[in-house]
Amino acid sequence: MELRHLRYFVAVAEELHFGRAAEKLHIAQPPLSQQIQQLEREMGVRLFHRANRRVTLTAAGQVFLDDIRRSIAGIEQAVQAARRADRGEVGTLAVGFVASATYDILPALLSQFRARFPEVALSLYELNAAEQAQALADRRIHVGLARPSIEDTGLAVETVLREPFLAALPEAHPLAARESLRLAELSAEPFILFPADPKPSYADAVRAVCARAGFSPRVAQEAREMQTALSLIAAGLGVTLVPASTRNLHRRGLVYRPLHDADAMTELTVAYRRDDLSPVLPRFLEIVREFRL
Amino acid sequence: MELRHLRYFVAVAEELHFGRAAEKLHIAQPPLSQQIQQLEREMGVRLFHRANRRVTLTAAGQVFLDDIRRSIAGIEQAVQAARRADRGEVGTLAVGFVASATYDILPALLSQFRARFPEVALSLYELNAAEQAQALADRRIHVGLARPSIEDTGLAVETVLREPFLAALPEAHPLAARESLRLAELSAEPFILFPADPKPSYADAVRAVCARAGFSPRVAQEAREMQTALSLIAAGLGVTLVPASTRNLHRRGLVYRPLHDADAMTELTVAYRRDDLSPVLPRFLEIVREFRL
DNA sequence: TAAAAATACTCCATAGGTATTTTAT
DNA sequence: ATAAAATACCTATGGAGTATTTTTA
Repeated sequence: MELRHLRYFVAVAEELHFGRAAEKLHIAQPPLSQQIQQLEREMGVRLFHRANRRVTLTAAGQVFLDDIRRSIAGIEQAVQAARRADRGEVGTLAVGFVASATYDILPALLSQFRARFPEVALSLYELNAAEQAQALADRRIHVGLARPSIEDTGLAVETVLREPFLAALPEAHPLAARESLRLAELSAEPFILFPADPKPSYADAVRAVCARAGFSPRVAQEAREMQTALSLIAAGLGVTLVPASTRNLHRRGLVYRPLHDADAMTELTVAYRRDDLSPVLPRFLEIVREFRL
Repeated sequence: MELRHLRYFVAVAEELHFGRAAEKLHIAQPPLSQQIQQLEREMGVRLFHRANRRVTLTAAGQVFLDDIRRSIAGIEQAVQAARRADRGEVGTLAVGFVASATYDILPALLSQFRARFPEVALSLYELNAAEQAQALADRRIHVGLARPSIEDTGLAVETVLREPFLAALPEAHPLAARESLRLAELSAEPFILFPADPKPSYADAVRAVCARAGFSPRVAQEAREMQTALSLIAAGLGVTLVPASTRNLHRRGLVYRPLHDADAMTELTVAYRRDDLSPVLPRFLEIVREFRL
């Protein structure tokens, strides 16, 4: 049995006339009769009454018609679904991101993606850079958004956003009175930093820019969460550097001040496996690149 | 696109190896590769990654596989359903019956049919013989169970059951004291009869057996419903003749007595259109004939 | 080097065409 | 007599076979 038989059956069932059905199918009438006979023989069931010079469906034919129409429609839909999946319009995408991406770019990025590809199911995981590298290797996530770029052959890394560092200061701090300041002016301040341990860490990036400004920050306190760090700073326990997009995170007793240092920049990067074949990935990267412009 | 393509696709998707899939399909590997390529070309979608010396499904292929498995199963089920319909095991059957069939044969017949063909939807209509004739002609019912046989070329009529008439008497009636009686003994009694009007009527059958016993029944009262008739008799207003199967219908103040008259018989018949092509009809008649034995 | 898919080509089975017959009104 | 499906027979497309090449681990 082939789809041909089923398509021909439906045509005859619709026309109830072999001649007209053949015409509609762009074939001659005899081969149509033959194919229907072949189908009936294979099924062991008469599908049409051919009596009284008129063709009618048998009870079995009626039942078969209903079912087969559905099946044929199902196949057509399956083809459409596969095409959509191929274009990356349906499917799943698992995204890892660091907390600092949460305050600005990530919500905008995801809402744009959702709007453009509503049939893609996004799975979101807050992971630090090291965890993202592992999750990418394990294929648990397709893309990772992290601040210190993940280094790995096999992974492609693109810059999403380059933004300046800001100094986060207690409102009561003397430097808070200034419009802007030089990073070196913070050299004597106690720093609230994040754990340096899971290897490519945000703390490393902060240390790097400080080093370029000629000092090594003195760590007064470590905080795992950005929220915690900001609370400590608002309480006057120290200062830190945050990406400019964190500016959206207002907190009483806390101010952000731009730095004169042109090279005090931080990069948010997107990483993905070079061998990732998910058709959704290029769609996501397209949108990421639009944000970079 | 033909079912062949889909079957081949499923085989390759299951084996993830063209050689083994071809073996399973009892064809050589090259034509299998060709058919899959042809399918991919027609769909405009890559279904398999053929890299790294191993075959894997693309995202689109994964989606397609799920859908197509369902569609193929749907076609197989459609064939099964058509075969069952052809054997009369699924479908619908509309049955007309007279009230007097209700007391004995009809429940047994229907429960037997239901047990044997649970997937046939039965539609039941209580209709008198004249209404059944019309309903058969209008194709509103497939079979009619009636007591006076319906006469009509185009209709086949078979006897379901030949049963004796019984006399239905008030308990207080002198003849009720007897074990049995001759029909002629009722010649002077007032009769409760049913309307003679819709032409082939039960009343006609009663008049006919009375005529053979040498008298014409005097009608004291007409009743449309058997139940009403029996109530009137129990109240002492008259007597009547009922089919033996009505014996199951007990009522205070009412007794049934057999008749000596060997020819005081009534027939329940089944009528159906000779040109009825419903595969369910023969299944129903089979069971009717089992009851006749 | 070996395993596996793709390509090249050959062949024949069969879908589809034309001509005709059968059937029923 | 006519309309419509079935049958008979022929043609040629394309599915499947064999042999070979390409590819990559």
